[in-house]
Amino acid sequence: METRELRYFVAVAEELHFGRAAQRLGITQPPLSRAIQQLERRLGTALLDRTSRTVTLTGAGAVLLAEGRAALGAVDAAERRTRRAGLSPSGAPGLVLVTKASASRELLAELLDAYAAEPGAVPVDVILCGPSEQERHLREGRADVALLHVPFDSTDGFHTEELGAESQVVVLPAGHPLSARAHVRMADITGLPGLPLPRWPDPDGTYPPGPGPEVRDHAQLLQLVALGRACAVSPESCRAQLHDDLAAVPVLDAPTVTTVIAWPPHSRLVAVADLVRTATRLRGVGHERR
Amino acid sequence: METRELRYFVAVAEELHFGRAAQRLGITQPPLSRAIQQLERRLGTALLDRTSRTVTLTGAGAVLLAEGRAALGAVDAAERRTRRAGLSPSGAPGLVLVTKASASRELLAELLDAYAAEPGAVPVDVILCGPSEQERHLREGRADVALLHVPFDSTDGFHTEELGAESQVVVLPAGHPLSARAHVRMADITGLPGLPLPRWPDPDGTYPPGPGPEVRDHAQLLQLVALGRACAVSPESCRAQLHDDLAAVPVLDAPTVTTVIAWPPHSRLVAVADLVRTATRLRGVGHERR
DNA sequence: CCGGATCGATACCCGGACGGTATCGCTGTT
DNA sequence: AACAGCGATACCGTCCGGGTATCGATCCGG
Repeated sequence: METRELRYFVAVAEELHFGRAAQRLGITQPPLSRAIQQLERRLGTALLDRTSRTVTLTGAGAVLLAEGRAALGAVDAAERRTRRAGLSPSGAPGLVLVTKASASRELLAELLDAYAAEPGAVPVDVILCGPSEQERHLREGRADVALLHVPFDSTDGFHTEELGAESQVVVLPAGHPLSARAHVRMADITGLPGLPLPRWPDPDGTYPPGPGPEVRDHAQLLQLVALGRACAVSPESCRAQLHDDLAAVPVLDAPTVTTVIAWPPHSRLVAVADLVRTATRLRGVGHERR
Repeated sequence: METRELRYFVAVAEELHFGRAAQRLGITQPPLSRAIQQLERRLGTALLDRTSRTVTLTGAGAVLLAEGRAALGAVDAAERRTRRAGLSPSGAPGLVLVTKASASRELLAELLDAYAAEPGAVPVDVILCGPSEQERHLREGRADVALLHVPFDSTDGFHTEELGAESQVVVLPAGHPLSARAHVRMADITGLPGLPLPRWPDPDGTYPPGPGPEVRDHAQLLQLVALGRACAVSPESCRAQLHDDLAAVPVLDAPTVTTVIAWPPHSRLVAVADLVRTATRLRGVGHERR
């Protein structure tokens, strides 16, 4: 199976419309129809049910859509990582680390400093992005290593090392009645009148239905809390980023957030191994301090 | 990047010889040379250093070899899983489960029975293979789910659920002096005169150097032990498979072996989810019994 | 030091695959 | 019933991938 065929199929499967898919692919509709037919013939199975009005996925088509997306991601990753490796002729390509914009600045700075002091350290570029984009960056080869936050992020398909755990706090407008409390429970803050929990985008960029404002990043979220339009449950390290118009109260029964360092399983880059080793050493130190 | 180019490159990178690679690919050498040149031009980086006598990988080439193998595996997996999904027009393709031939027969039988009793269960084919082949089966789409044994098998890149843990025993010829002991330690059995630990193949099929006979599967291993040519450290469940010409003695400080059920992260098959749910339910029951 | 062997690169040719235009046939709509 | 929307089919040109022949460089035996 060629990646071209896969790209074509994924486009049609996502659009469920040959014309639009062809437009998206920058070709015309007839070759696209033929390519899909040929793919079906070679796989020996129907992928799409098409009447002259509608196109729907068959069971096999749904499988190929899921698997094909993953496969295309892997091919793109191979290409990107190879390009990046080729840029530095020294054979020591710089690392790209991706993490949330809202992540603990302290941990990251500590890690980067410690790694930079290692013998054989290479330059590290940092990408900051919204939640649920890190995985994609890692999977598609735009990044070599990520700091993820379990259980918010999924570590599916990556190697991980746990770096630290922290409990969570609820972030409230400074004057809110609950802000005087020493601690609260989840039941105290779900369904607070006028202060719903926000909705985060799904990996595909759409928002689940429900009450609460849509947010893309942590800064937006804090803005909304300050405006009295939402409340937020966040790892306690976010306290460092709060102004005095916001208050944070520990939530006793919120799930513990674990920061992990994650990297793709095929990575043979020594720099990744070095960075992970540095991170796990820091973890030991950090634990003693806490 | 097209899969054809990737296959070509991987072949050359593995053979480090254009002629042999071309032969393996079923084409002649000139188009292969051109294809690699074109790939290098498009990626903007050299992948191979070639004199007219030798071919070696560049740094970027090594990256592309590792990443490209993974990507090709993902494409093959997509194709195989789609084919399999298409075979059963009911939309309920049978599951393929892969495990070691030496795995606990009891656990597997229990799992298959329990799953078969579920509503909506589909037929399950079982593949038994040697160690370190399961991963490949799962990664390349020949199987949907696997029973792996940590730390022998790697769970890199898969979803897993822990199913049970067991300690290990050393398997010895029945008459051996140590076989009378109630338990031993690793130090007692490494370097036993005439009874070395065997060597298992690496994932690429080659054997690490060192003393000890080469073995491919558990049956071979037990045969060698019975012949007095080796000893073996195995999970205690293997006792069920021992004849009276073999003795098993608990090893106090051998690593605990954990049986996990593993499946690829993109799997959206309900049957996989059902099977995993059945397995974790069984685990609960099993724990109570132990 | 020379001639042959080995191996990758180049030159050139051919066939097929891929993409484009025009058109058909079916279906749901007004 | 006429029309519009959509996928399939027919047909054609072009470019790309593969084949054969050959070159140029390097290593090796005598």
